[in-house]
This record gives sequence, structure tokens and C-alpha cells, in this order.
Amino acid sequence: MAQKKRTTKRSLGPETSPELDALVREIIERVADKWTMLVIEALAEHGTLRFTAVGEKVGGISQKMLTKTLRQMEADGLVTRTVLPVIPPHVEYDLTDMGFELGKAFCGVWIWAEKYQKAIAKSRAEFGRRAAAMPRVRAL
Amino acid sequence: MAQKKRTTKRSLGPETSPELDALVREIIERVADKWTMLVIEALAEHGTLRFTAVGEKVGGISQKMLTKTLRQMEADGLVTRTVLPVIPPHVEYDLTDMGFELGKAFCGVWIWAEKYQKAIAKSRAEFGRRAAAMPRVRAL
DNA sequence: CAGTATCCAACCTGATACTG
DNA sequence: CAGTATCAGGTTGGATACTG
Repeated sequence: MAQKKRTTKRSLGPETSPELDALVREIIERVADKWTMLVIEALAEHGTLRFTAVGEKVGGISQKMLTKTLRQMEADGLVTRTVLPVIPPHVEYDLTDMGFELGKAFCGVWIWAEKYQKAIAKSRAEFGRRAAAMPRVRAL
Repeated sequence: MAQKKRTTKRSLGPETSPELDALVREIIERVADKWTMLVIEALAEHGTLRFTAVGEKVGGISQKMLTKTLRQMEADGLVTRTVLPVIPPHVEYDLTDMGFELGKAFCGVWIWAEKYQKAIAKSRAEFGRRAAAMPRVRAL
């Protein structure tokens, strides 16, 4: 099915002040750095987790990135970090309410992805076919 | 104010199938590639735009990245690309409904960022102070 | 266990030059 | 105008080794 032509302007919703834009842009860049969302998910799903456990739940993350991601999230107030003064060390991470809220905010994207999953796959396949058959620039 | 301790598990909402996870993860990575969201915003706000115009509305993007971003979005079905067979070339980009919906889905994150803007700044400041005063590893 | 430190390869990106 | 092609710099991320 062809897409309907649209030339009308449509607002995305909230007002778009320039500096809020910059903040949101930064937030989104950080938050969507590939690991943050997965850590949020892991913590939301399993509750409090220790350092290594977070890595296991997330899966496929290097220790370096796990550390970096958790530090970042701690700095931003998305997780709390609790050190139990025992030997060997025992460090617990937990989502803050703010972190949990962010996870919920991302649900919209989750739902979108679920809804358009098939459409995306189809679009990619068609694009691939077009690209194979056609030159990028059509000389009339 | 201190964060309340929470060890309970809380679902983020939709079910979490492994491959949907992967898709969402990929989507988020793409969408947060720094330019995609801004292009969506530009097109949502201004309607159909020509190649150069998109770049102007987005601001600060190189031609290379603009091309790459638009190609990607076209492949995923987020935008349509219409070539008018005239000289000089005239190429129009427009958001698809799917693309527009993605923009709306991200509004949740936008709103979150707006809501917690201050809290994030405060958290970062405090974290900075803690980091300056304390060693990373506390030896009991 | 929970990190830190270092090295290195891959990738991303901008600048520049060229084309239909 | 709307790209493509190439090159160079910076950043990112993984692997590895080491520490309190």
C-alpha cells in the first residue's frame, strides 16, 4: 500500500524551546547509548542487582561499558549505588523512581517498534530491491 | 532528598520477547543516532522539505550525514523520497505516518526529560561533589 | 567481587573535491 | 540541486591485565 502524500505541518506535541531541545537531545543521546535502556530494563524486571548480575541480565556487555554506563546513570540519578562494606565487595544497583519513569517513557517507542515491526522489515526489503535495480540518481 | 529503597520487581509494561527486544534496541540505536529524531522533528514541523531545506531546518548537519540519515530513514519507511524529474534536480522528503508516529512515541521521552531536567542537573552536581571528595572504592 | 588502566581496532563524522 | 567519493581525525568499544 502506498503512503498518502502529506504536505501539512503537524506538531509533535509539547512546545519546542531551543534549550529544552538541546537538553532532550543530550538526554536521548545518553539514554539511548545502547546499554542504558537495557540496564533500565534489567533493573526494572529483576529489582536490585549486584554489579555482575546486571551484566548477566543485560547480556553481551563488556565490563568497561557496564561500569561506564552505571556510573553515568548514577550521576544522572537513574540508579542508586550501594556499597556493602564487606569482603569481598558487594555493590548493589537499583533503579530510582526517575529511572523507572524513563523506562516507562520509552515504552512508547517499544510499542511503536512492536506495531511497525513488520512494516519496517517490509520497507527494508523493498528498499533493498529498489536499490539493486535502480541507480541512485535517475537521469530523467 | 534520599531515594526510597526499592527491591521489588516492576514491569515496564509490554511483554519482552527476545527478538522484539533486539528490534527495539536497534530502533533506539538508530533513532538516537543524533540526527534521525531531529529530521523527524524538522519534517513534522515544516511538512515536505527538499534535501537542502531539511539540512537547514535540522542545523549543524554535514551533507554526508544528512544523506546517510535520510537514506536510512527511507529504507526503514520513516520518510518518502520523491524525485521531480527537472533540472536542476528537485527532491522532496516527507514523513510517513509511521515516521510521524515514531516522533509521537518519543514524546514520552521528551516529556520525561522536561520533567526531570532540574533533578538531573542536581544529581550531576551532587555526583560531581561526591566524586571530588571520595575515592571510587571505599576501603571500609 | 567490583572495579581501574592500557592498548588497539573499528567506526563515526566532518571537510573537501567532484558529478549528473 | 542533490548527491557520491575519498581522506583524515576523533571517539568508541572490546580485550586484556592488574588491584583493593
